[in-house]
Amino acid sequence: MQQIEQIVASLRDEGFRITPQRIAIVNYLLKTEDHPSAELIHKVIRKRYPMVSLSTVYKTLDLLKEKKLVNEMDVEGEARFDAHTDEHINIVCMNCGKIDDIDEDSLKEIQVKAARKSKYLILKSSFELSGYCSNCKSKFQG
Amino acid sequence: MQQIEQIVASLRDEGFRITPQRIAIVNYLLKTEDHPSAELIHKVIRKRYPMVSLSTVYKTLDLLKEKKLVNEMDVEGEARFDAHTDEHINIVCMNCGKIDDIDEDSLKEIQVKAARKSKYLILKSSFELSGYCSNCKSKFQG
DNA sequence: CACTTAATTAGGAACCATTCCTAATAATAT
DNA sequence: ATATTATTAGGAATGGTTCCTAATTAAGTG
Repeated sequence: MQQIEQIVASLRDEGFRITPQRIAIVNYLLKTEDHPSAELIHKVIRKRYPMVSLSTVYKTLDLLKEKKLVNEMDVEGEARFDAHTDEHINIVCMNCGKIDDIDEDSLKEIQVKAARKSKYLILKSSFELSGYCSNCKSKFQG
Repeated sequence: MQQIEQIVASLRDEGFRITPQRIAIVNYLLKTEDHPSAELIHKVIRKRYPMVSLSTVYKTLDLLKEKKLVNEMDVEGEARFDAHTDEHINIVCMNCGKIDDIDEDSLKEIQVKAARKSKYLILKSSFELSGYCSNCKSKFQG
């Protein structure tokens, strides 16, 4: 997990401006256990900074994605964001929408194997499972 | 790989009507090596059946997804469909858009491990890599 | 500190894949 | 052949995301 200071410093080093909007968004992403959508990020940030626009949230997320400081995943046509950028599995509850992270060492190996077999230069990976979480699954098993 | 006759029979058994639109869409998905979008499917089907509507394509795809006869994946906010429903890795070229399938036995194991760790009941999985294919990667390596 | 300038932002319009709606059509059972 | 009811065509509506532009402001300079 990166620290806010490191991220700010590296952005500044690359010539990006450090704005309160950017700091607020990065801070929220670093602290939350959720995998929030752009809209949720916007809603949360607005409580403290009511002037922040949704388009700024999207722009900031684009920047952070490009710098590999956040991952983007897709849940039912909506993008969700995660500052946990190590390779891991995202597991989504199809009932309550919760998303858990699962660390799994073998993902790296699989990626290497896939690169070899396919001859692709691999730049991004996404491992996603979905189903019902322990709380919800009882409702669907009688 | 399923045969069209099996699919038609199983749909009929479950009380679904067999329409030319459904046959055409299933046939195309079974034959193509591509991972077409709904719009591409629509375009292709229309060459032979000009009356088929895009909403019918979407509805048929929903049905096929529900029956686990096709998989859906997401590429840059657009759904792509694949009649290859065994567990496999999809690898997407970020330059030319090509998608290759890679078989990888260990995916099953990973899924079992993830289910155990997370206590989720897992119903769907998606393993996606992206980067540049062998044709395109030279352009991005100087 | 005041000034400059160019990146960033707010706000809203535009976009576009997908879903929704409804009257017309056609697959199937009788 | 007829009746029933699932399915379809076509287009409108939806909603997440992107785009556009004038206003703002971070950061460099003297």
